[in-house]
Amino acid sequence: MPRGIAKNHDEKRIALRRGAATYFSRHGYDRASMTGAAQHCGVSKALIYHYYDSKEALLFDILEAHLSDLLDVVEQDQPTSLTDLVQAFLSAYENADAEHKLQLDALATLPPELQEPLVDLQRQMVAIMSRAIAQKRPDLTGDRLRAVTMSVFGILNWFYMWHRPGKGLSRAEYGKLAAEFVNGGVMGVGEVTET
Amino acid sequence: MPRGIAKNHDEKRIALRRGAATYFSRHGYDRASMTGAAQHCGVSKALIYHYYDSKEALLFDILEAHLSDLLDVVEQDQPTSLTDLVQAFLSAYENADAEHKLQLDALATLPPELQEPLVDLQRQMVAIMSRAIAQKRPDLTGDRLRAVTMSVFGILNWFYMWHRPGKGLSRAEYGKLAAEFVNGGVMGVGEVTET
DNA sequence: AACACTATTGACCGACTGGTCGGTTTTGTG
DNA sequence: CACAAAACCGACCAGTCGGTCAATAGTGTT
Repeated sequence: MPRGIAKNHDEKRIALRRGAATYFSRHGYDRASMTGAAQHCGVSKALIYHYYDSKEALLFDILEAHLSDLLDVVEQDQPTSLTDLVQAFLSAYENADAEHKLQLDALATLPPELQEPLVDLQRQMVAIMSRAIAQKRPDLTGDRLRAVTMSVFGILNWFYMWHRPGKGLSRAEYGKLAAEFVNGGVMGVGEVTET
Repeated sequence: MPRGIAKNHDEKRIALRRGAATYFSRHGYDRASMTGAAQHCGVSKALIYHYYDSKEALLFDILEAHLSDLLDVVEQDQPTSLTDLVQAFLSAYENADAEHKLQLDALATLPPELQEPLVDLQRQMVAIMSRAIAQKRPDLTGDRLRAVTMSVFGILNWFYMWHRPGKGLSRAEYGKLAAEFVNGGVMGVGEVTET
């Protein structure tokens, strides 16, 4: 047996994955070319195809790694308060903005059989959030619980769209504010709240 | 002067615009081809280029029309309660899901000079929402007011991502729930909300 | 009826995309 | 050290995309 896989094979794969994620999210997955991604990573396009079978496979790997990490972080905290969970999500996004953005706007372009395992990871996170909400509001169930849960994710997922690092609130400050907003919102649902 | 522009020129343009919006949002703006959009509209690609200079110009027209409509609807209600405003936004999205989705994932692909007027329309809507929030919470200002405002838009903009017509809460039911959530959230910010 | 312009099309083009291939360089192993 | 496979690359390919164009059909005006 003359030569095995290089010991730094995994590190290089990860470097490629992260570089591509940054490039893809910056230009949008569809517009971003493999040639461009390769240049951004400082390698030839052919080399990317040495590590990945296709552009699709590369995207899948990026999203799978991201969602798994996210789920790990969030599962760690469990069971915990809604406040902590909201902040855990927001801080987990830190340093993963590119991957997160990609998840939101490119996951749907994958074929169903590749989407499925990723959507399943998402579902687990939704379930965790749902549970934390139901803990505060046991009367919320079914469609109403789901709607509230999704509203919370709306807040979290929208963050990266308008937040500019270094401008406005810091991440930690926003985390606190978002947690307060979510707590208030969850408690407000179903009550008569007139101005 | 032998012949003017057809009297139904505008209607046809609008039909093309709406058809293309549906097609673009269904397949994603970048992936969607002009050939495909033309087929979806039942015309030739060349005809679209008779009405529009470019794919970009078509996208711009779609977004401009949508955002203008939205702003009109929302300005009409002004000045009004936060509750009414949230519901006004949600009902304004009705029948404009395609355009709305397109706004969220394709606006950024336009060149800056075309983005600018659209972003300006968005800014006006953000300002209206901000004002309604500040009315309930005059102590909220600056970055914190902005963060709360964006959180509210997060809820509204995320709606189309998870809501499936005919499944779960109806639009009106969700409108009520979202308004309650927003009211609770806005009032909750800055308070000590411990579990 | 003759005209001038609009509405509409199929065929076509250059640019660029994801992906492949033949080849060179590098490196772990016997 | 020899050598086989991995790591890496420049050049290339087939297909698709946005966009153009020459030509035809249709229609309001004189």
